[in-house]
Formats: sequence, C-alpha cells, structure tokens
Amino acid sequence: MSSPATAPSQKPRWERRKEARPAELLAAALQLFVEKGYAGTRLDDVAHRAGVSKGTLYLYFENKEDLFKAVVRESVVAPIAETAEQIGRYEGPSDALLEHVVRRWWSEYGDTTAGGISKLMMAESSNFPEIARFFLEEVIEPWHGLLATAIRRGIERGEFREVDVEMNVQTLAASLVMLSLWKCSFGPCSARPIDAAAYIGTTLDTFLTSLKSRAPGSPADATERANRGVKRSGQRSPR
Amino acid sequence: MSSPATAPSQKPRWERRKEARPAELLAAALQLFVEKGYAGTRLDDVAHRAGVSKGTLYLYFENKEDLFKAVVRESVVAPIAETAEQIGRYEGPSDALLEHVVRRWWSEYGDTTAGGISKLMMAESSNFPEIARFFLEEVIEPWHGLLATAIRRGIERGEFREVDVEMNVQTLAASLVMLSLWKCSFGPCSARPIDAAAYIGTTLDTFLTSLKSRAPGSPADATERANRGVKRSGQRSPR
Amino acid sequence: MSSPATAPSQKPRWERRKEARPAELLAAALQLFVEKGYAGTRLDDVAHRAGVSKGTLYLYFENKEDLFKAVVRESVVAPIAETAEQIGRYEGPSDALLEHVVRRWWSEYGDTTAGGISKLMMAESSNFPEIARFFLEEVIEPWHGLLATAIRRGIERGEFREVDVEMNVQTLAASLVMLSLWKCSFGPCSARPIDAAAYIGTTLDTFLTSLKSRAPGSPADATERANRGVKRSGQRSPR
Amino acid sequence: MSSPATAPSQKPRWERRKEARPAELLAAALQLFVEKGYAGTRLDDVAHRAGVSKGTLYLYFENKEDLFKAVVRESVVAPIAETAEQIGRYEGPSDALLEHVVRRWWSEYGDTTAGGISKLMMAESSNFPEIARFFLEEVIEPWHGLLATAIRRGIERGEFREVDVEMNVQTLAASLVMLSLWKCSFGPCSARPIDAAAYIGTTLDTFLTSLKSRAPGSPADATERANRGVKRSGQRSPR
DNA sequence: GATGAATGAGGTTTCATTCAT
DNA sequence: AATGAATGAAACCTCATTCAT
Repeated sequence: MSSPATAPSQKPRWERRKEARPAELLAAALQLFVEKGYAGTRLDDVAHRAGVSKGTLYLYFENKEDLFKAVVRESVVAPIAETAEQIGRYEGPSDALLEHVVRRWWSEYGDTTAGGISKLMMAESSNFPEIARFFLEEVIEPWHGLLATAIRRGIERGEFREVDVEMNVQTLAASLVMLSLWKCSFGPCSARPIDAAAYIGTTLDTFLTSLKSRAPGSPADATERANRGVKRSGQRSPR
Repeated sequence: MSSPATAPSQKPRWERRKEARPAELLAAALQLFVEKGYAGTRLDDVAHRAGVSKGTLYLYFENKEDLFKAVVRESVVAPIAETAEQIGRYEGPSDALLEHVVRRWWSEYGDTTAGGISKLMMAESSNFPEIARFFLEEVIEPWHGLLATAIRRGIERGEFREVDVEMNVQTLAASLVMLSLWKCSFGPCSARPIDAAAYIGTTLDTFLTSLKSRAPGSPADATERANRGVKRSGQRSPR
Repeated sequence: MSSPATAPSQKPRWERRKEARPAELLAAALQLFVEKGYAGTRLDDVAHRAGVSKGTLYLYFENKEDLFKAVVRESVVAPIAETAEQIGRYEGPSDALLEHVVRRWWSEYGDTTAGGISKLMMAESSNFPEIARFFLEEVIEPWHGLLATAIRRGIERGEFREVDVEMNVQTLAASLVMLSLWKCSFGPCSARPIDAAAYIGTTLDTFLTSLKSRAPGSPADATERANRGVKRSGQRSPR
Repeated sequence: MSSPATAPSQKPRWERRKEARPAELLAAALQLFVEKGYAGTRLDDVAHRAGVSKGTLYLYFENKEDLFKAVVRESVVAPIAETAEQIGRYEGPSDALLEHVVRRWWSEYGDTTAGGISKLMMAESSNFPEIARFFLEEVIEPWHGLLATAIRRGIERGEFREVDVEMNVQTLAASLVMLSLWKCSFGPCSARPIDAAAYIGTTLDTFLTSLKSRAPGSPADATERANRGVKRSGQRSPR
C-alpha cells in the first residue's frame, strides 16, 4: 500500500486463479467426499488426486469445512432455471411436459457426478445443518417447485385428476433421487447394475398412469379413496 | 446412581451381562453412527451415551469396525419372515395386501431407529463393501421380494395390470425408503416436518391406481406403453 | 444423562486429578514457556519434560492457550496477602518495613521459577491481552499496593519526605522486577553473574536514602526540585 | 538466469539495492518481532507490512534468523558514541550531566521503536545466545559505561557520596529500561498509561537525592551502611 | 467385569523456503 | 530484481486402542 511495488492490478489475477486451479481441487474433493464421506476424506488425498501438494489446498480454501461448503455450492447446477423457462413456453400435453422435466433432471443432474451431492448431503446434513438448509432451499425446493408446476398445469388443464400436488411431488422426486443415491452407494456392490432408463420409464409410467386415471369409482376402491384425500392418516391392516 | 458401580444389584452374576450389555452399546452406537456417520462417530461418545466407560466397549467388540458390523447386523429386524408368512396365508384382495405390507414395513422398520440404518448404509457402503453386500442380500432383497410377491399375486389374480414387477418394486421401495432417509437427514432442518402418513397414503394411491388401471389404450398413450417396463429404454423429450 | 450409569459424583474426582498430575505438566510448561516463549514452546517438549506423552497433555488442558493461561494463573503466588497482613501488624520503623517487603518479594517470588512469569508476560502481553490484564490486576497492582502502603506509612509517620508515592513505587518495583528478568534472560549469557543480594542492597540504599533525605534546600537543587513535584514534565539539557 | 552456471558477475550491479531496500524490511520486521516475538512473527506479515512480496525477503536475507540478527544489529543506534563525546567536553555539575545522559537515552533510544529491541532481546536471549551476547557487549555495556562515567565523575569531584558505582548503574539503568519495556508490553493493556516524564523525573530525583546525600551518620543507619554497596551482601529482615 | 489414564499414529493446519516466470 | 504459487517439514490436536488397577 505504501510501497510502489505493490501492483494495483494484482487482485484480479488472484481471483482468477481462485476459479481456475480450484476447479481441479473441487472436482477431486467432490469425488472423495461422495465416496468416503466428510470425515472419511483426507485432505492429503484430495490434494494428491488433484495433483498438488497438501499445502496448496490452503491457498484456495481456508480449511476442510470451507472446502466442503465450496464443493456443495459449486456443484449446484443451475439448469433448473433453464428448465423453468422451458415450462413457461411449452404448449403441448402435460404428460409429455412432466416426462421432459424428469428426464432432463436425470441427464443434467442425477446422472452426473454432482448427483453424488445428494448422497453427501443426506449423510452429512446433521453434521452441517447450515449447509443442509442451503441445499434444501437452493436445490431441493426449486426442483420440487418445477415438478409441482408441471403437475398443477396438468390438473388445471383437465389432463390429470385432482391429487395432492405437494405429496405427489415428494414421492415422485423421492423415487428419482433414490436412483441417484443408489448409483453411488449400492450400485457398485450389486451384482447386476440397475437399468436407469427402465427405472425412469417405470416411474413415469406409474405416476402418469395414476395422474391420468379417470375412473370415478371403478379402479379406486374404498381403500384407495380413503387415502386419496391424504388428509387421512388412518391405518388398516388386512388381517 | 450413587457409586461408580453401574447398577446396585447387577454385580452378583456377570456371566449373563456378556450378552445383555451390548444391547445398550449397540443402541447408542446405532444412534451415533446414523447421526454422525462412521468416521464422525467417536467411541468415547458411544460409551458415554451407553453409560459405560470407553474401555468397556473393548470387552464386547474387537474394534470400531467390529462394532459397526455388529450394529448393522443386530439392527436388521426380522419381521420380514413374519410378514412373508402372512402373505402366504392371506386370501383377500391384492391391493389391501400390498397396502398391508407397505404399512407394516413402515411401522416395523422405516419408522424405527433402525430405519436410520438405511441412511447409514447408503453413506458408508463404499467404505464397507462387504457390509453393504450383506445388507443388500439380507435386508433389501428379501424386502423387495416381499413386495414382488404381493404385486405378482395381484397380476396373477387379474387384479393388477401386467407391469415390470422388478421395476415397480424398485421404484415403490425407493419412494418408501426415501421417507426413512428424509426423517433422519433433512427432516430436522426443514421448516415443516414431512407428514409420514400422508406420504405413505399418496404413495399407495399412486402405485395402486397405476396397477389397477385397466384402460388398454386410453390414458396410457404410445409414450407410456413404450416405457411401461417391457425391457425397453427408449427416450423422448417434448422438445 | 439418560443412562443411570453415569455417577453424579465423578466430577470432583476429575477435578482432583486436574490438580495432581497437572502440577508436573504446569512446572514443565512454565520452564519452557519462560525459556522459549509461547510460540517457541512445543507441546511435545512440555509433555516429554513432564515424563508423559503428548496426548496426555490434552487430558488436562484443552489446548496450548489453555495450558498457557493455567501456567500464569497457577504460578501467581499468594504470599502477597500474607505480606499484607504483616504490614498491618508491624510497629517498627518504616525503612525496616520497606526493606522487609522488598526482600520478602525477592525470596518468595522474584528469585523463584515463577519469577520467570514476569518475563513471559512481558513478552507475550500483546499476544494475550486478556491474560496480560489479568496479570496486571491480580499480580502487579497488589504488589505495587504493598509497596505504596509501606511508603505512605513512612510519610505519615514523618520518617520519609513527601514524595510522589505512586511514581516511587513504579520505579522501585521496576528496579526489582528487572533483576528477575535479568536472571532468566541475559543472566546466563553474561560472563560474571549479577550479585542479587548486592543489587537489592543497593536498590534499598538508594531509595531509602532518598526517602529519608531531609535537607530542605541543600542537596536537592533547582533541577531536582523541579522534577520532585512530578507534575512537571519539562526537560533541560546541560548543554 | 539462463545457464546452470551461477554467474558471479551478475551481482555487482545490485550492490546498492542490497543496502537500500532492506531499510523498509528491517523496520517492518522490527515492529513485528517486538510485537509478536521471534517465533510468533510470520515472514508473510513482514513482507506485507513492508509492501513487498514474501519472496523478496529472500533476496536480502538468507532466512528468518538472518533477518532477526540484522534487525537487532541495524536497530542499535549509535548515539552512545556521540553522548560519550559530550561527557568528555562537559564541565558543569555532575547531577546535571547525569540527568542529561538519562534524558538523552530516553529520547534517542528508550522512547524509540528501537526501544522495543530491549523487550525483544529479553524474550529471545535464551533462544539466540550469540545475539544476546552481542547485544550485551555492544549496547548494554557501553550504555552502562556512560552512566558509570557520569557517576564516577561526581564522586571524584566530591559532588556525590561514595557508592558502589557498578550497582548504582545497574539499578538506575534497570529502572529506565523497565519504562521502555512497559511501554510496549503492559502499556497498551493498562487503563491509564504511564507518565514517562514523571517516571524519569522521579527516577532522577531518587538517584540524585541519594547520590548527593551527605549525612554520614544520620539518615543512613547501620542497616543502610551495611548495604551501601561496599561489596557486602548481608541480609536482614525486620522480623 | 469395569475403569479411565495413557499412548501414539494419523489427520488438520501453518509457514519458512524455493523456484519458474 | 521481483513475484507469488507451490512445497513439505513440523506443529497442533484427535481419538482408536491398550493396560494397570
């Protein structure tokens, strides 16, 4: 500051680095965090996998927790906004729309390395409540909102029957997210790997069939009708 | 309560403790493993929560990994066998049967502390492949088999349409397991807690409606039929 | 908390330990902190000198800073209170009283290992402001108060001339403390060690001679008189 | 720069820089060493405060220890030689001379940033014995010699009583140095800052009053005479 | 059987030092 | 001459594991 030596244009170059080199570090960290969990990941390994020394990590991240937060934040893909636009412009039938939203989520996020973030957050949410909340608000809720918009559109246009939108979104999303989780948890252990395309196809089939089901009183019998309202929480066993 | 002796009248016969005591340790370990993950759990805390000293742990378990394995193994409830019997004896409609199986799973396992095991295994499966495989074979597959039996029964009896049983089981189970996971991950972070009964109700409604849907060519259009599960994996976007 | 096993009376026993074994650790730490400074002291060395392993340190002190604080606090000798009593009961001449207070401080504190604390605090006060303030209030000020009481007594009884008590205490204490500092700083470097007894004798001689000096206008010339009031801060050079 | 051969002819041109630039570095280093101590000072901070990069430090100093030594050596002001001359030429009364020497020391050294060197050396003398010895011989002893000369002159001219010159110098210097130490140690912690002018005034008053005290047998009683400095080291307590 | 003090390997973090530019 | 990214040795600290009581 007082010396003429300190170039005034240094800062930008620093910042630039913080986005260039760190990318490799974040990628390495993502992989390891997903694979080993937060506590099980050694910074030594992260650095090694990124091809740098342990100390270099600390040039870009204050500490392990900071790195973890950065990994979560940086891995949050933003195709949600893009998909949201598509919904607004779309004019075809709602079932195709919902299918599109689901398939796009899978290809853009669920089937990606970033998809492992879901598993990571699931496992570490109680250790990092703040980040969990961040993930909930910035990732999960927007994505649920997308599904909700598509379903609600179908109901409003008379294409879908009237269901509890919120709950349908929850359960549909659950099915899909589980596929992501499975891929990076039991996937490698299982003898025959899961067929993702078939899984998604079946999920769509199930939910769309249910949503488009018209029969006022036929397929849905008493049991089903009772639960359809969702406001009920009674329980019955066939015994 | 008063002296360092753990219990007033327990002292006399120690022999039985060898098998009785670990229950408290396993319970404590389960809670902590689920909450903090394997690496994040300190044996100190486990012992403390179980009300014993750290050294006592080593009287019953060789080491941390041994404790972990024991937790997983011991927490595996065996009501599955019992439920399997019920299915064999049952004679009513298949939708009620499926509902029963699902609700029983939730009350006996998913809604239990042991339900956290799912989250735990999900997070640690890559660190403990053998245990993951054990869990897959001893817990997941039998439980999937149960659902498969119920669905197949419905199809055979003409109550359900013909679907890809395997995949329907996968997605149905996914939805349900996700409820377990949510409860001990994002649950505590979320503003309004999830309504488990409604969630299960909606899941049953969706799957049963889909399974009982008859209309050969009406709601399910070409797209759906293609994905219905007949081993196809075609993909289409509304674009 | 939930378990009946945790005896409520364990705490005291822990606390007891915290004063038994830690004594050796505190002694070792004191020596090293005084010798090497805070940053220059390795916990490994402290433990080694105390004959225990590194980890044992952490059974008794949370971290390095905690150990440091404990060292300072524990080394604060309490002979000040005792000396204070003696002053109240004393009935002889004030010069002998002052001499006693000074000599006692030296034998009980300045000449002790704890005397090194002065050097330590001097060096680290800017790194640990809170501890510096603690030392200032709990050690330095009481000790200054003792000297002030003795001097004020002499003035009130007409044995000493009227001087700025506060400043006389400061400068007298400075001279003495410096002896402590010297002992554990330049002392070992100097060819011929300082003669502590002679040093203290001379200090007493100087201050007592000055205090008992009666000459209204003789020895103290203009220069001196000007400074005696202390309220002046003028400066003059003999040039 | 180009070949592995370390060209010895590259250096010549930069010789001057080698002596010019370090001034800023030495100033920065001095401040930090005084404030944080040797081990507690990071070269990063030194460079930053001097407005250069960390690597630049190594163009001028081999390593941290080298920098430290340079700081001590370069900070040793040479006004002592100058003051020594003044003493030789001086012809007035000895009390004024001593006062001059004392005040000059304060304004030229004690009140300077370099005054912090005393604190620094005190703290690090056991870590750097060679430098401590250097400081002792090159700084402390000459300065003590100055005071000794002034006092001895007073005794020889009959202005001062016969005292142990050596010890009087020690204790006088101690009082003064302590003021320097206080300023950069407890000074910032203390509620009301010390009044340096008053402190020096009182010190001069005390020592000059003592030195000029004539009364052979009146104020100074047996006790005092015994300790007066005549190489005796007897000790007595009023008990 | 039970304890908890003690250990030390291993992880995180810091920072003096180097080197390509 | 100057930079600042990169390094790795060494410090702090944690915690699974052992063992005398």
